[in-house]
Amino acid sequence: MSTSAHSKRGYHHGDLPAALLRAAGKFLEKEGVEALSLRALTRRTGVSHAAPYRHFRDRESLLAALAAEGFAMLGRAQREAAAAGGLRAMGEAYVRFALEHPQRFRLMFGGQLKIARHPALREVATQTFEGLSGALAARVGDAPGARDASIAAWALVHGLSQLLLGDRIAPGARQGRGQDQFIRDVLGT
Amino acid sequence: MSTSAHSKRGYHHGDLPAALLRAAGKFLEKEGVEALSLRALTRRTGVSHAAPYRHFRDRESLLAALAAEGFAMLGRAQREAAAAGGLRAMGEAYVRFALEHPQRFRLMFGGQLKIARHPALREVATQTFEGLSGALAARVGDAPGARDASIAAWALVHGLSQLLLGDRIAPGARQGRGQDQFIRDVLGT
DNA sequence: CGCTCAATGTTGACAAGAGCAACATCAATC
DNA sequence: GATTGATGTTGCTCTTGTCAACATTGAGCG
Repeated sequence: MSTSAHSKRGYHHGDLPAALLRAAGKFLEKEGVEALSLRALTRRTGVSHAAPYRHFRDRESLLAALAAEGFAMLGRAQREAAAAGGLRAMGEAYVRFALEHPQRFRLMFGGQLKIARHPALREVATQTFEGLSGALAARVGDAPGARDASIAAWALVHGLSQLLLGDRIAPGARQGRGQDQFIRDVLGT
Repeated sequence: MSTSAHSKRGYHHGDLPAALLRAAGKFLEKEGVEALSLRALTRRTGVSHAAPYRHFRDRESLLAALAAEGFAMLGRAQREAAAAGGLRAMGEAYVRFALEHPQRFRLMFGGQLKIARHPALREVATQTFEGLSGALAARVGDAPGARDASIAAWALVHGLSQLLLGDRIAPGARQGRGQDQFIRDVLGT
């Protein structure tokens, strides 16, 4: 399947960076960050073990690119939710993103990436967050304390995502509700 | 410095597990989980590279023990705060713990540890959380929705910790307040 | 059309770490 | 005092990240 470049590849690959990122994305969600090795990716991409170094400074840079993709996705999800359903929908979309891409989310917020070392990543992340806080400000106003409330809202949503991902919430707490309904109820408090 | 066992150590160490955990704790906070290698610990402990395997099944088990210590610490901090200042104080203590032991916190909640594989860890963690939700329930009552509110409160506190650790909060948001005051204000909303 | 060169891949190293197995040492017990 | 189970050690193997030297190729220039 997939792009023309795949079948009749000779010495040169055609678009290794994209292929690596695609493979890495799949591997990431299946096995987790710590299991993701560059060499595993080269095997799956049919390329030699040192090839990635032509496109990524080192393993961490590949991870940074992966995280950047993640922020882009999250940003898009947030914009769509904002357009469609307002604040509440944005919160739910945030949590949904985390649950749909647990390992990606972990990579983005887990803290193993030293953001300072990856300007491109810092860029996308900042942009996403500005969009987010912009949307919040537009709906919350500029009263003193509004800023704090925005941060609290974000923290709530983010924390709920983390706890759900980590299976830290006792099964009993859901009290029979579906996951979606549960999330709505908790965020609604 | 240090215990009697240190100076005149012969073939046997005296208390390797404890020594390893101590070294690991220091190393963890200084260099982060991913940089923590068993071999580095053996060097600092003056013991051969395979010695840890007499006491920990593998690297992950050592990390699990480290995390377990963390949950015990957090639990203690929570109990003290509960006794001294109530709900508000507990929240602040939680965030303070995260900021004082960033790497430990990351290890505890970062999700790289498969908790199912480490019963002892699961035990302490569960115990800590039960204490936590017990204290919450005692102060919030049993009204319908109270349970959700507890979870929301926990999520808020946890999320704020994460965001602060990840440097995700724009410097401007603090608006000149000290860190402590800022945390109080955000949790107060 | 044929050459040249920069980009992209490859091969073959090295060092570091996880983990295993075979062997060494010690301390407590009979 | 001999035995033995717990604790350490030595010496591998396998995997991985990373580097350096070399190979191949397509694009642009003459």
